[in-house]
Amino acid sequence: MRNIDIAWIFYEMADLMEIKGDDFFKIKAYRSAAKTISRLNQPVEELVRRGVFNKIPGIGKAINAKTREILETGTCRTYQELLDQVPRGLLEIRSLPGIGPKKARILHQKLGVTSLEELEEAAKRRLVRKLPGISAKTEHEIVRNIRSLKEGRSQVLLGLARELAKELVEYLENLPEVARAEIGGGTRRWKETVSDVDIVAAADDVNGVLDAFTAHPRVTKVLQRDSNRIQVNTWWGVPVDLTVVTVDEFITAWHRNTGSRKHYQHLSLLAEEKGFKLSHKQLVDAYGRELEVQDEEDIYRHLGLEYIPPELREDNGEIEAAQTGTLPRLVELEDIKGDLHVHTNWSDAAGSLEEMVEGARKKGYSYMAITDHSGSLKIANGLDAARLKKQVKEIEKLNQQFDDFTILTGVECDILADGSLDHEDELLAQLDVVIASVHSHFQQDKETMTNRIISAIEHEHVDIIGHVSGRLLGRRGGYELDVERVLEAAAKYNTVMEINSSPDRLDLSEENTRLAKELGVKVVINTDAHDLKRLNEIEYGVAVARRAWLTPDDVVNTREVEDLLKNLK
DNA sequence: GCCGTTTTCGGCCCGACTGTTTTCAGTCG
Repeated sequence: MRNIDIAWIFYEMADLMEIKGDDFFKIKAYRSAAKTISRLNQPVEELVRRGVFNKIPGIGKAINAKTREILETGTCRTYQELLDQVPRGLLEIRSLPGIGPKKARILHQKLGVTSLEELEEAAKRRLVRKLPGISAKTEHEIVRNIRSLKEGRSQVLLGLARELAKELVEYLENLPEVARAEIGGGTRRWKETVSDVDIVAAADDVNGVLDAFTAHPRVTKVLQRDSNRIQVNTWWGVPVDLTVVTVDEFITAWHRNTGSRKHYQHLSLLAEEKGFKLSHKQLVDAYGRELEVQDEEDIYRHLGLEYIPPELREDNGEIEAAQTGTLPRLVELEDIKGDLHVHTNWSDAAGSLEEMVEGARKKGYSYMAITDHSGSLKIANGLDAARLKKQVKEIEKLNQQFDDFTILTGVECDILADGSLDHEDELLAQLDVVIASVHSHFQQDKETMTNRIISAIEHEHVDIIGHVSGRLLGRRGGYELDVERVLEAAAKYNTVMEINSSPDRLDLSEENTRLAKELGVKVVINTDAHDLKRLNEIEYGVAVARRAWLTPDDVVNTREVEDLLKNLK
């Protein structure tokens, strides 16, 4: 059991107990334990073995015992009992906007619905509006939300897709009959969401590999099996598509599998114009000779092109640029010198100041900004002026320990409803990095929200605008916002726009990042990490930047600290 | 459920909005 699997069970138990109507604080205890477990750096199994697991704050007798039970049996009795009492479908109903635990329970008790389908049916028969606290208007909303949920359900977030893909590829690589296995498709191109996970493997014994693959514990169902390809369903409902080819065909097959379809079609056309023929099996020249393909670079080289990295393969002009040798030198993970958006346990994160700094140093960064929440964000234990000043002092002290690393002082300051900031100007002026973000009043109209954010952009001490659209992928779209006006203002006032790397945000989106570059806006790639592990999510933000054709010069945190500070206000 | 050199019981939990309401419960970030 991985930590995330254990945490998942506790999260689900909390959700089930909530619908059941259990004690608020008990539910809270389960959620906090789940959160703690998901943020641990070491496997729970090892911590249990060393006898230190139950010493972790928030892990008491009961959760410790259940964790041990889960480690041994893969589940626990209380969890199974909860599942017997509360139909799992209610969790989906509960996830509809405006439906909380109480309404989910009433819907179940009064109408007997146990799934989204049954609820939709009941709503169509106008039974839902008869319930207390639910009007005809809400009933319509329910139907609308169920429909949009069903449409969105087919999309998988990149973070989940990559995690699953990496695990499966590693499994395949360890099979003796597999010579090579790689992630393909949109997951390899780092698309923000994908319809499935594509994997390509090279092996002679195709059937042996397909059999072994179906035996993997993450595989829940075989959807379709052909001679060299299998489609399965896995945990969390993510479909996976595995293609097995011979070693000789691997590169051409992997290249085609990676796509995108439009990129590949364009390349094939280009090949035809030269009299070549590109297929998933080989590349043949005008004389019918098979050209040597050792890696993907060879394919592009034979076609007279610069190598095109997977992130650019969308037929957005990359082939034309590769023909003329004008592809940009894309920003890379190694270019990033520091993270400018990091939280600590001073507000709502898991790690201490020292731990986060150590994590950043281990990543090879030369600086990091500590940017905890500001006071009005009560739920995140935001820092008021006094605590922020105290933190600044602490950082100054800690900074003296290092001569090769700089901790920058900072804040993620709330942009209040009227566009003003949550700290006094005088205090903001003393900080190295001021990020301004929206965390409240999401329902303002487009004009108000746009002006609100522009007020922050114009502010003399605001260096960066955090996660500008406010979207949470798969959960909520952003608020109403005129992004173009916002970016124009950012260009004018020299305010940097953040690419928030969190896989459920990716905000700036790829599209908005492109627009930012067009308008001459500088960008920073940040993690917004709330624990050590999530410092690694920087790769997702780098991927967004790459897909938007950004070079190191477009990204301020590719610079050394002195140069960086010159580029901030 | 977790926590505790003031407590082994009684705290833990914030503020705003929204919709359905005649005074507020439920939801959300």
